[in-house]
Amino acid sequence: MNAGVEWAVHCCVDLAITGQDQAVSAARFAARYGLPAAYLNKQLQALVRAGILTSTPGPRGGFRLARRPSKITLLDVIVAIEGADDAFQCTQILKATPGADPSLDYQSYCLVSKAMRAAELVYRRELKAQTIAHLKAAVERRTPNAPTLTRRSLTVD
Amino acid sequence: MNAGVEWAVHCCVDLAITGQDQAVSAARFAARYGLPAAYLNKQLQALVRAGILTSTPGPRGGFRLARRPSKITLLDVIVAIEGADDAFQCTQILKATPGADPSLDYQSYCLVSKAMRAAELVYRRELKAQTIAHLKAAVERRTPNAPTLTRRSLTVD
DNA sequence: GTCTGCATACTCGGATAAGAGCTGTCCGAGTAGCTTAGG
DNA sequence: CCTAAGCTACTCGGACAGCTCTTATCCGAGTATGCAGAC
Repeated sequence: MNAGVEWAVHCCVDLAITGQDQAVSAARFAARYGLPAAYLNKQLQALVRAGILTSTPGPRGGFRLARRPSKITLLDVIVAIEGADDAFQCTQILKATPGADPSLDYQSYCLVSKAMRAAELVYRRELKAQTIAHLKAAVERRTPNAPTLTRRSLTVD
Repeated sequence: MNAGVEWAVHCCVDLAITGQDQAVSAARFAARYGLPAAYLNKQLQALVRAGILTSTPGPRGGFRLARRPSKITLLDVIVAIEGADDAFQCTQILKATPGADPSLDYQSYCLVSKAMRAAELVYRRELKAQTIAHLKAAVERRTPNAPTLTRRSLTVD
């Protein structure tokens, strides 16, 4: 899995904490986490294309959440970075076997593919149940002063 | 995910069907599925190293299951091909943030990492519950003549 | 007929290239805010 | 003092290389089989 997923999730949680008043630039995030700014910017662009963030150019520009944190799931972020394709790709190798029906869609018929998809389904269900709002709340509960530190390192005033 | 995973699972199911009397060579599997023989052989080697298959060189040689099909899970096969590492790799970027505790293990402390691991856990649990024996039984139940066709294309007599 | 030695063909196994995708970098288009000159 | 034009600096956004990993291929070591010859 891309390293960008980890970065993107952390940035989303941070944006949920800093709020909508100010935008946070990729450079500021990069400084906070010690990451390559241009590459991080590339990852955040993917989130903009996916409709998770909005971007503002120019001074005092940067990124904001495009919708409420409770409406952004971990799966949304992963799909935005990695694409919507399943990890397991059924190439329908059964089609080449003797006695196979060429007109059959083995992507849904093959029992191996079915088992793999079942596993990915529960995986995605778990990720879909976890939102940025949940993560933010869990952080606030466990480390009460973390939001203050986050705002201090990402916002200007 | 590697394409070899799909190949390997199918080969294991086939070996469960053909039984332990005969070994099946990589070339025979490759012919059955229309795959590059040498590369498929490489994947099956990984299964041998993982203790899932045993290999026999020479004429009438090939691969056999190293243990009963009910003792081989889908997760075993995937780990053998892809490695045991989790898909999501926590790089502990929180360690670079102001106010972080350098002595803390953020791989287990970070809530983002925790959520991702929780999702992978249910994924692996699902794959661990599915064995080669289950797949073989499901195939026999749904397509009763499939085992005969499989034996005909993989065994010599 | 039976046994033994040998040549043969077949198998896995590891070492060696080609390609794709992730990672990282650089520069241009556009905008907000500050500066400065004029009224 | 107030206004407005221009300039500067900062932002995203997309285009351009480097590198790792997957994919693919080739050749060598080793073994069971079948054959030929001797007993």
